[in-house]
Amino acid sequence: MKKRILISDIAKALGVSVTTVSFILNDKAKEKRISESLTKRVLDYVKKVGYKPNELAKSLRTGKTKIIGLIIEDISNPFFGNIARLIETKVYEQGYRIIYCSTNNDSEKTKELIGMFNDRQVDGFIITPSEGIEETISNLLQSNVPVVLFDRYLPDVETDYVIADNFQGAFDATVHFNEQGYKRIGLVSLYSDQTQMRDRLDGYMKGMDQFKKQVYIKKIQLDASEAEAIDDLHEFVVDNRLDAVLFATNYLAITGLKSGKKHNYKLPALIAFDDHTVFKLHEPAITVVSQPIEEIADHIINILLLKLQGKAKSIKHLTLPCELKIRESSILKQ
Amino acid sequence: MKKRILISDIAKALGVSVTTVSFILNDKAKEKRISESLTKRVLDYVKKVGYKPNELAKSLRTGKTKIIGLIIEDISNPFFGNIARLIETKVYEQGYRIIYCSTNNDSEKTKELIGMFNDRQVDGFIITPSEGIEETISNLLQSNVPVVLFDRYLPDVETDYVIADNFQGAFDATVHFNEQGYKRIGLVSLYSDQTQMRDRLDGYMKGMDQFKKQVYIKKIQLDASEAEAIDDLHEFVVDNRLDAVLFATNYLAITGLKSGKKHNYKLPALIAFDDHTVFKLHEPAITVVSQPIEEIADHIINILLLKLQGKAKSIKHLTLPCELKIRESSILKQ
DNA sequence: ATGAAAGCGCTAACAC
DNA sequence: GTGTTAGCGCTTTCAT
Repeated sequence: MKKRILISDIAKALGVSVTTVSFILNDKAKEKRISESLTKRVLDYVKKVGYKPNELAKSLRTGKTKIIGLIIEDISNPFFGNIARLIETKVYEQGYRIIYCSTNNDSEKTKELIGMFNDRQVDGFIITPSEGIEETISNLLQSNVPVVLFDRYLPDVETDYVIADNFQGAFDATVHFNEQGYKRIGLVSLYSDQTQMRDRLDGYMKGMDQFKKQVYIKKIQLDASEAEAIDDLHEFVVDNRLDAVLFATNYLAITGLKSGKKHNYKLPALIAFDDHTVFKLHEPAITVVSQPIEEIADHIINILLLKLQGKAKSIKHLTLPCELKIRESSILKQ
Repeated sequence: MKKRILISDIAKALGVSVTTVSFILNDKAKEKRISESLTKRVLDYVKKVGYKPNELAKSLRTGKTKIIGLIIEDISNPFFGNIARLIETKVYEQGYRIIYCSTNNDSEKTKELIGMFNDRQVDGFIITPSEGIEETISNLLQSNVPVVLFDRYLPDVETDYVIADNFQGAFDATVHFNEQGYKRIGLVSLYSDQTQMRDRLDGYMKGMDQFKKQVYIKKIQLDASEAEAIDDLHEFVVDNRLDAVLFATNYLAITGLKSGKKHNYKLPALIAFDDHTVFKLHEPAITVVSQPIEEIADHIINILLLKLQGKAKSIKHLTLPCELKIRESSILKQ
């Protein structure tokens, strides 16, 4: 059981005061005009004995933890996983650390997680908001805690957010289907009023309207079992004799693929929102509406860091363009 | 800017001392024989004003953070992601929280993360050790910090671990290939001395020896680019005219599938270690050696909780059986 | 049964 | 330039 070395131990050993050591350790040696020789002596000693400050005590004193709470829908979804990874590395360079948790889009769990992170005094939040947490977020903002939302936003809460242009993404996909000559084009989405879902729906509608086509829309319950969803999708495609389907999320599309496999029917042309390994490997490879993950992560961090430094002048609403990555699944075979 | 309410505010408002409030809040009312009426009065008031203790101060005082550090190879790999999720929920019920980070099997990063978590005073660690961190782990153990390793272990460090029976898993897969009548069965693994890789290799060897078959082994560099690996695998399969391949990890198998797609050659029969959505959806569906994820998570937590409570009597080495989930990719077509 | 006060390890205002 | 010390919010010993 190695005993942890304290700042007072260092002060004692070197015959100086804790203040001096503290100043030196916090890069205030210059500012406080502490002699270079002493500075060096302290730093050398610190390195030699491997002193590590107690971050808890530091945080308690300064009120800053240098930790950012990342609250996302589902860490095992590669879309979120990748953004989390990017955020983690970028923020690391700035001396911040990330703690993250998945909400599974459950608003109770989200509220609880926000509360828990707040208890742990995180310096700021990055959140994919689930529905019904407007008040929780407002409280955060009132307490002056920096918050950046992403992937979706809360129309009734005035806060910064970074999202993809979901409307345009869905619109482009729908137009692409139409241009390929598909006749009966459906959309699979969720029973959810979240903005990203609403915008994707709107984009699809607009695209269909433009070609004066009838829309076919299937919404899945957020809490439906996968087995149910698989059967529902089969029915949706077959009953409506669809020749093309746009899926509003990557996991819906995966469910669609499973449905094809289970019920052994010929899948229509497909486009999915958000890329996934499965889509690249699938035979045929699946066309996707891909969000600019790296840019999203960059913007989230930039905004948050500004807020953490108190330098944010105004509230930022960023909408970044999506890219339609055309692969085999949406090309009409003659 | 809502002001945070403190324990002293409560004491003042109710005309009692902070000690009393603290006792009540920490479920010591009975023990300290505080009157039921007062207890109730305090609890009601606490609820009314929504008091939340400052966890930092608490931790500083008690030396316990109720946080467990989970350090795993790659959070975006569903095998690890799922275990993380299970551990998170199970530990949550016990009042512990998890903070996690990915090492990407980089030993420097692992060491740094362990150090960082230690600075933040996590109460215990759950780690998939990368190579070369024996000393770091030993230091942890010397400082009496509870540590449980999983997925692999460090032969030179005497600590608890929970792993799958990798030898048996690989052996069963190899036997299955042989029984199906495959002639030229290869193994794709990594240049890594980690125990799980070594055991899978041994299991394959043993299985091949039993049938007196020649082994074909391809090892990929840990840091090889995916593009290189794709080409290497193509070469390996084609040059050796393999009709069956066992992949030592799920991502190696995915690379194998990509290789088939890129080079457009007929894939041999396949078995992968650790399941993945891709494998279920693939045409043909891919046979896997599946680890008992839930049991692994359970055992990790049980051991860790015992250690956290100081009740661990002895060091536990647990090896749980793998299951061969036979799907289409390993069935010999006549 | 309840309260006063020390102290966890650190930072920083203030004193010299 | 450097040291003394209060205090961040909490738990817990000791006293009453």
